[in-house]
Amino acid sequence: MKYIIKDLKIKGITLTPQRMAIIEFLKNNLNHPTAEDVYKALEEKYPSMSIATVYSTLELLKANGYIQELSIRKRGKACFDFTSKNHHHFLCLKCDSIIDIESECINTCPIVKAGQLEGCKVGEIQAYLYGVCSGCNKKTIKKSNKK
Amino acid sequence: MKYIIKDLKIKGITLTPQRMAIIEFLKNNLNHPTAEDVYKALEEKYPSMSIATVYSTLELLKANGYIQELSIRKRGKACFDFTSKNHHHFLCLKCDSIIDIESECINTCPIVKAGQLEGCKVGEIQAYLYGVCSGCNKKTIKKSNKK
DNA sequence: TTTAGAATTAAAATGATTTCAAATTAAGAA
DNA sequence: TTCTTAATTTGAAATCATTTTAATTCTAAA
Ligand SMILES: [Mn+2]
Ligand SMILES: [Mn+2]
Ligand SMILES: [Zn+2]
Ligand SMILES: [Zn+2]
Repeated sequence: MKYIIKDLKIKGITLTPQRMAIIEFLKNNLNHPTAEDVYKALEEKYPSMSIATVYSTLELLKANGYIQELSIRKRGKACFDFTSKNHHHFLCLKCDSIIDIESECINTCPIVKAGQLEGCKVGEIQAYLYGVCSGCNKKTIKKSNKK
Repeated sequence: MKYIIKDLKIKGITLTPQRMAIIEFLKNNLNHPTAEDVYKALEEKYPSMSIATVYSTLELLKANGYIQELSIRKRGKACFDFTSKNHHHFLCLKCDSIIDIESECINTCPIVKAGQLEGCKVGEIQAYLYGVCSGCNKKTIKKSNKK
């Protein structure tokens, strides 16, 4: 899984400094960054980097199966997940944080696998849960106590 | 469920002709229309209707729990589902059609319900599957046979 | 070292959605 | 009814994320 660099070379994909930096950042930031997050994190170290490069590199990594793109935010920005393990996501509607959920329930769902979708090829599966995280819940309780 | 009109009146929400038309359209079009779909469908009958009204009405209906907004298209438009039954969705990446999947697997998933997400309040759940629908698969087979 | 193709850049363009201020309409009071 | 006020609608402009463009720079292979 960390052989992505070697892997990309084998595939004949040019490893530019920008691409290396973006991959390195994604490796160390598994908290579902947006394209803008990546751009801002790298702009001091690589002041000339363009947001267009970030988008095109994310697209490249996605197309080659190294990252997943999540559309969990209903209208906001897309975010990215540098991980191979299959998991779900929870979005806190108060603080906008995303929490990983490890679960196989979708992949093993008998109805999805069998009954419906005959003749369909299912590739990617994303499950998004929405609500209020424990941290935000605690804050709400504190506030209501004060009143 | 069809008492939405009465329901909205009770809530004190004004029932304008535009809102009535949009609700009526959504009722009869359960194929996950986008805001633009709604707008285009109504523009001959209501030539003065603005797309801003469509968006604001969809927002109103969503906020009051009558419709669901889906972000299944990774970058494209949002689409809407006038239904109360909990179900999943499949998006064909070739023809852009959306198929309903009836399944309870997410809601009953023990890991989601128990293990993780302690202290979190989970409201909405959306599961999105991506792939190629049976119709598009057949077309692909035909093409490869011709060669 | 040369060179051709690929990648990067900054800026402009795009597309979906939201905001805005002015005009219209709904609904309750008189 | 008519008046009044607040809510809604409208069309246009603004916003925001993402993509495209064309010029420049870089990469890698000869
Ligand atoms: Mn994740
Ligand atoms: Mn549906
Ligand atoms: Zn939170
Ligand atoms: Zn299809």
